[in-house]
Amino acid sequence: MSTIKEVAELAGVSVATASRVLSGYPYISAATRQRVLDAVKQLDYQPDQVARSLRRRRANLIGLVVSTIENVFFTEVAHAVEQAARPLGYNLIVCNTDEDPQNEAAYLSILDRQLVAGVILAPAPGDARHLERFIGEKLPIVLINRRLNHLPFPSITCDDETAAFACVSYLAAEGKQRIAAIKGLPGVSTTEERLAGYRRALQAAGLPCQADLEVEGRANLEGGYRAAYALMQRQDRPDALFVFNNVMMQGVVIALQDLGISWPESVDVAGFGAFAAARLYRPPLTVVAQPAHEMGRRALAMLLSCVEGKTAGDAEAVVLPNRIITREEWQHSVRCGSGAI
Amino acid sequence: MSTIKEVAELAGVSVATASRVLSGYPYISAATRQRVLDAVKQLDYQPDQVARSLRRRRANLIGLVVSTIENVFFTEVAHAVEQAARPLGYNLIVCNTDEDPQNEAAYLSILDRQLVAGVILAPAPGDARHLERFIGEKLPIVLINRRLNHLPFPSITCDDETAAFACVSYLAAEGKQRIAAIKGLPGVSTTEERLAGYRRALQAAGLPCQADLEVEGRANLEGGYRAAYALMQRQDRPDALFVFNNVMMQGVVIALQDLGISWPESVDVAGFGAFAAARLYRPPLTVVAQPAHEMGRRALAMLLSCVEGKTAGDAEAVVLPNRIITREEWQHSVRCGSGAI
DNA sequence: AATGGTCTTGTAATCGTTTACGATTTTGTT
DNA sequence: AACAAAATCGTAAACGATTACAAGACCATT
Repeated sequence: MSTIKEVAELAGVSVATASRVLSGYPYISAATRQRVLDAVKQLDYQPDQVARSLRRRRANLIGLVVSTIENVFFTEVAHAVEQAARPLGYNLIVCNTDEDPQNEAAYLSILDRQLVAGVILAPAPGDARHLERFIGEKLPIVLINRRLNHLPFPSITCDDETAAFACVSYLAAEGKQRIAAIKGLPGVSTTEERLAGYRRALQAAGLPCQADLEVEGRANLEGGYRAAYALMQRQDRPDALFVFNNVMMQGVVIALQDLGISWPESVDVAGFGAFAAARLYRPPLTVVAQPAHEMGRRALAMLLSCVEGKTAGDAEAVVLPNRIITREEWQHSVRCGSGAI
Repeated sequence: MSTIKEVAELAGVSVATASRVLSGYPYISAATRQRVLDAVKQLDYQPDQVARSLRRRRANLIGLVVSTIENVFFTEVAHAVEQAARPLGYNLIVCNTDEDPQNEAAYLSILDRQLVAGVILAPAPGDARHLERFIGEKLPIVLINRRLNHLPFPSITCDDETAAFACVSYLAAEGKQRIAAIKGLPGVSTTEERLAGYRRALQAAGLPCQADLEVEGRANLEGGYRAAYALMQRQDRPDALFVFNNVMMQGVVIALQDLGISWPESVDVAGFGAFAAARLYRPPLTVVAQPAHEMGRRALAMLLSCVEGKTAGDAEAVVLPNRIITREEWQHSVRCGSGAI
């Protein structure tokens, strides 16, 4: 691994001049520039990113802090961010908080010290005070998927209220009367919005909001499984389930399969789900598929505009529409055969 | 963000002494040590990792280069590596090559320049010559999931030959006669081993190996879908499918659902699959679940022993057993209810 | 006292890069 | 020809940490 000093020696110039050629400084004679570039090629020189970071006080790294790395939604976000970042010369550090604000605080301070250019953050629930020190600071943060109510970070989210309204309205239009909600983690904006959409849809359909039909599931496979299992064992069991989260959705479906309960007749299910997994549900279910790739791309673009200081820092909040695939649309795609994938 | 210089000034010592206190150098008087530690606490000093990396020529970073970030197998590996690395003070950079050796070469050289302590690599298929320059070099590399035949890197893989043999033997024991193979990417060790196990099982069962029953699927959902769809449209269609990859497995199941073909009667399916998704298949299927978490942990341990120079570099190749869950075991777990998750 | 060893601490070089500052040369204008 | 402005390039100081080397203090042994 050769250094800029060797390049400078080979080209017969000072390291300063060599550095200037590489960084596109204009006042360099054509002959000098050529000699430096030749030396670079001959030595296969590539700048040391660590030394550059030390001097510039900034690295070509983007941090992506997710709350659950095994959730396919965040994997898709990571993929999208990485694909968009690579051609721009940025690399990605993915960190996983497991929904724990303490891990989140630790990771952010590590990333800050590691001098990443910026962070895309899916915040953990609960106490977010540790984020206050980053407001308006040199480390830009863009929130993804979840918003934080009182902290003015830019954010990319989805219109989950509308999507939840549409899902629950679909269930109501099917004649379902007792539509239960299997809620996500309390204390995060997505859960609150989905809950608001659920309640608004019930009201619009003239159905009562019943507290006993709202249950909280831990946002993992087992949480969805247990919540659905318990709900369906009740005497006065619901005739529809609205599920807040793609991982829980799988658990719910497995629970119904285990219980031998068929849908949509005995009970219908709708909710947030991962597109690929939703293809497996038979009969199909109405699901909300979040535009993970687009969210990732938009978050990166927003972050880089902060990094390059183009924005006035007015904490833009972008809200994207969700994609809703109803059972009927799934069935149509099945009829079309292999083109559906 | 305070520096060691400020700590030294506040404590009334030189930066060298302050640094020595922090790095556990023994010959420091108790009084001096205490003053430095007090200053550290008072200023909330945390060392600058970039400067430390520059000087030490090594960072507290591990690179994980995966071939498909959206494959849940690699997500689980990433989770395991990260969980194991965090308490040891290492962080993880995840990069995604999309099965392209050129991307792989680019990322490795970036990581090398970024001064990661080591890399865990799931190599892309095809030309691996760009890896030769890392053999025995200062950047340790541990392979995961796939081996490279002629390059002596340490590796963590699974006994896929045995697992494939077991799966196909299961299908044969059910009386299936025309067992097709939906193969993975050519040119990777996993595909070759799974193919060898498939063929050995056919021979052991007294069945012929037929070239027209071995088809190649691109290792994604659509690849599995198309391969199964095409196979099942043949006049002389197979009565069983052995699938090489968890993502293709989902595509296969979706294709059978779309075609209205029931299993295990009309056709039975077995193969490599993700544990969580496999819970959704009804009726259940016999699947091989790779021990992704253990593989990640072992790979990290192996990598760190290289980093810390404890191993003589004799390129250990660890082969772990796979976990095979037969249809009967799934059905038993269903009978046990919610305990199954 | 003189010698030698062990503690304790500071000075300064170093990692590879960027960049402020200044010196020198070239070009343009009157 | 004189002068200003622009172009070109080198010197050296950063960035924040680690560490080789050396020097002084302290102690024990002769």
